[in-house]
Amino acid sequence: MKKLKEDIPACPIVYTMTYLGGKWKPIILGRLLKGPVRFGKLAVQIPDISRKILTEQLKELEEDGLIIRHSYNEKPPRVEYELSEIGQTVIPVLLAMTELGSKMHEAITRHKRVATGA
Amino acid sequence: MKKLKEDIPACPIVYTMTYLGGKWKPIILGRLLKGPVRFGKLAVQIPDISRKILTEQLKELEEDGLIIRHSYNEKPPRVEYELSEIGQTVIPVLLAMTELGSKMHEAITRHKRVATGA
DNA sequence: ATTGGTAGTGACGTTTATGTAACTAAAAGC
DNA sequence: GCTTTTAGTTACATAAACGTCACTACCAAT
Repeated sequence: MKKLKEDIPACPIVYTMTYLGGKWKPIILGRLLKGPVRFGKLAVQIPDISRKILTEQLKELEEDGLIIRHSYNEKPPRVEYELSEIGQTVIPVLLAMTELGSKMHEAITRHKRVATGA
Repeated sequence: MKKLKEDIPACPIVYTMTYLGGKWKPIILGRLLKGPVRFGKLAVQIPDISRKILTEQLKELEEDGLIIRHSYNEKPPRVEYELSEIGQTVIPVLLAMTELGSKMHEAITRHKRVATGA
């Protein structure tokens, strides 16, 4: 999502969205909740993301200071990503979103049944 | 954001994003936290959204069952939007995002100062 | 008859986000 | 010296999201 960044906008929610917006960032961060993960492992755990996009998103998250990239000078290369201290502050949002996801799935399924008369 | 909808995906977070994704939905919902608001008032309170996009986003939120549209049969027209019961379940996410927005703004400002050596 | 106010819609164009396919480097194992 | 492995990059193409501008309908007041 395009950045507004420097100014905190009218609504801090929009500001948050500039960091978490997009299809993949929340799920990537979700994978890092339990500690450092290698690039290749992320790619496997999130099968529908292309490696190119994964690289890009990780780079943005790193530039935004939410994650830390550890590159070990080995061959073949080994690179690990982990939540930074700032990145830890997204955890409550991720948890709330997780909770919401489940509730919505249940509620909206019901809503649809009603709406369609099924 | 494009929908995955029917199946709850590997990560409920992604599922949540299909409902809250995009630049405007969270801020629109944020405006409805305190009760029903008219279309025109939303447009004024969120000055940077075009009325067309506002209409579209409201329609999607309504289709997703998150908000309710009340159209009073008056001339000139009066239309009000409010959070549905399902919509209320986003409140914790909005609050967590609000909190995060403030924390991030402060933290990332500091991060940037460090990163640029200023 | 013209203007003002409300909540839109439709055609069209731009920007942002995401995707695919082909390619690189450098060491290790055969 | 050919292949495998990892973490990428580059060029290119498509899809999704967002935007502008012009327009509608209806009634009331001027």
